[in-house]
Amino acid sequence: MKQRATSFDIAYQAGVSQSTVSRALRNSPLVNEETRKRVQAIAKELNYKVDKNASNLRSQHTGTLALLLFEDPTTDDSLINPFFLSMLGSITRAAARKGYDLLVSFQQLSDDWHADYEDASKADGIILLGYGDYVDYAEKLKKLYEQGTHFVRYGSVAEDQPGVSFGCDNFQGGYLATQHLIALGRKHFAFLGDATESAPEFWARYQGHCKAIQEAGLDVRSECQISAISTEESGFVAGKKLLEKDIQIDAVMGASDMIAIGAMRAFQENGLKVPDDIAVVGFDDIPISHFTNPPLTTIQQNTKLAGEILIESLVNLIHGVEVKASLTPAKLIVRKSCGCG
Amino acid sequence: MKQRATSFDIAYQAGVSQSTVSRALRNSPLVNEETRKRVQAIAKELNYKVDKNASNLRSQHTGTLALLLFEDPTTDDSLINPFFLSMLGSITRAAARKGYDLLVSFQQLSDDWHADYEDASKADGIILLGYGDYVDYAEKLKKLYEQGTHFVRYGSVAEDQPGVSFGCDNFQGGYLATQHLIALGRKHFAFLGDATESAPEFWARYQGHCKAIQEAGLDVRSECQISAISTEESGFVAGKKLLEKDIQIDAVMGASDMIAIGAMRAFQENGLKVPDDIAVVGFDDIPISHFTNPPLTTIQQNTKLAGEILIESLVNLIHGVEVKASLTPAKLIVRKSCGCG
DNA sequence: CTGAAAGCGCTTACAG
DNA sequence: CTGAAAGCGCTTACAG
Repeated sequence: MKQRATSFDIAYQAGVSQSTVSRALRNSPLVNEETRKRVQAIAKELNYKVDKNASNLRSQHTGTLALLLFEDPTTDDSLINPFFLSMLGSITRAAARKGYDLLVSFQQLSDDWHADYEDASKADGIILLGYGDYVDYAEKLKKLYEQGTHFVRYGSVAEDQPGVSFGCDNFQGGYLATQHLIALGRKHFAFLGDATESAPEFWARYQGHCKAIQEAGLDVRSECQISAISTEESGFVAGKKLLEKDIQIDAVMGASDMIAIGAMRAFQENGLKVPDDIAVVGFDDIPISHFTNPPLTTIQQNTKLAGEILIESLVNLIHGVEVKASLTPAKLIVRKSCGCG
Repeated sequence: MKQRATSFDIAYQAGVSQSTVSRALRNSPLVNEETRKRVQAIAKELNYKVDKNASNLRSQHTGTLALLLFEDPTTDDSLINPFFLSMLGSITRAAARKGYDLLVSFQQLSDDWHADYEDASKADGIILLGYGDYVDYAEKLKKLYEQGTHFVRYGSVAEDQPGVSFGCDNFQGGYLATQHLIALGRKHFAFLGDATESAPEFWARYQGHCKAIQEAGLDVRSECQISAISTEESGFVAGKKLLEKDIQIDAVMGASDMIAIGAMRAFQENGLKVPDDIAVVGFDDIPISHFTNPPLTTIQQNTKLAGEILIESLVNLIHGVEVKASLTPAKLIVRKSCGCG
């Protein structure tokens, strides 16, 4: 392997000082047009690339952003929540467009991640992605915030959270989905998914769900909310539990697509027809929901927009620009699982 | 934001030299047990983290690996090939286990990526991931290799490729899938997917497919191989084209799951029943294939194993250990789209 | 517009 | 086992 060229090599060849090389390479207006061209030509010829470690060390910033992806502790080793994967894609793209590199790391909620990334000066800022808002998590957020770490997160958006949060309008999503069911004549609802403060996104979806039911003059039956985390298996189990209760149900909202898909399997295994006997809506619009049987009507989170907002806000934060939390709109995607399309 | 502590701060508090601090923190055997404990305690208290830029600059390695994900140029902006996403997950995990960070970057084949990552000393090595093996790509590989860059790639494994490649045993996969169709009594085959040298993975799958047909004493009909890239839409179009040919077909192999899924849609739209009228197999075992209607029988690429091998090999390469190309086995996953399961 | 010099925060010979 | 010193390759005041 050939030795890499340094700015001194270029300086020598160009007959200028190393400082001038450094300036020329970064298109400093201070440097003579002609000198700059000459220097850049030589740099290209020598296949020179600035040493990021050196430049970062000196200038005290890194040009990279860290994405910390928290996984639900119960998630099996091989399967990452498909929704995160799609966020990951859009975040990576948005970061690239802004000229930042992206360091990706999967974290277990239990890890002592504690600002490791920015502290280790590996990143200028951090993006936090992950369901839930466990007590533990909130505490760490606070610590991050107090340390002055630049970070944004995607998930639930609440008043009292430290730092800047973005998320889908979960309440609106739950409301829209349920309104859709109501418009199709459904009357007896169930909601599958945790509706507690440790799962604030699901909770907001549930609130929207309840509001739509109440507005329609129908009853919210608390026994029809059954806990589940965002996996197919958990949705399946919740679906079974619902059936065991033996109460009248003609429409089910899953707190996520994975839950809805699992529930559909439970219903179909029990001989129920979706949507004829029971309508099902999901939430997320993961790619799989196109292909389920029947295709799943769901609420889309605009991951592309979210990725862009996240990156843009984080970059602003890094540059000292103030940034406010915001919600991206939820959009109903009508397919077949509710009986209309 | 508080100023970060440096090794000098620790040295001062511990009453030792900065060199000793550096050694103690890295668990050097040279340093006294007691001194080490004291230094580490102080470091912890000060919430000290080594500055990676400084340590990397000095020691000339980075502790990070770069994953360059090449996208099919035709792929729409919002949808990343689900198979890559799953590789990404497993690679990230494997890298973390080895103590490396992962820098992720999506590349267009047209970009001048040209070793930017290692050259910019952002990474100790590079993982290349992406379908296809375009002429352009091969040339860049060669350049990387000549520069002494450490890299591994996942995809097709061929003799004449520069660098070390890993991949699924695509030939075996095509063979197994087709054997399965034959065992179920199918006799009239088609293959959907590019079978050219610019898509060597698909090509190998096609070869395996043909071999199984020939071994069964059946005919390979060249008009039954129809080009498609790995998207649902392309598979749909290829499926339509196949039907237009109006030749007898009772079994179709898609070169990838996305192609197979698109083809199923084409068949079903034309009133054909899958698997009764026409059996369909895919390749990849992406999560979606569980949920299609009918669920897709397919060939699984072991992404978890592949991610581990990729990382392990790259780390070995970085440490000067020789590494050989290898194939991970293909595994038939029987679901319903072939009429048995 | 350019150059000489300092220094970012570490690691690692070198000397003891 | 420990310390003083050099130096990784840049960027950036400072001086001209």
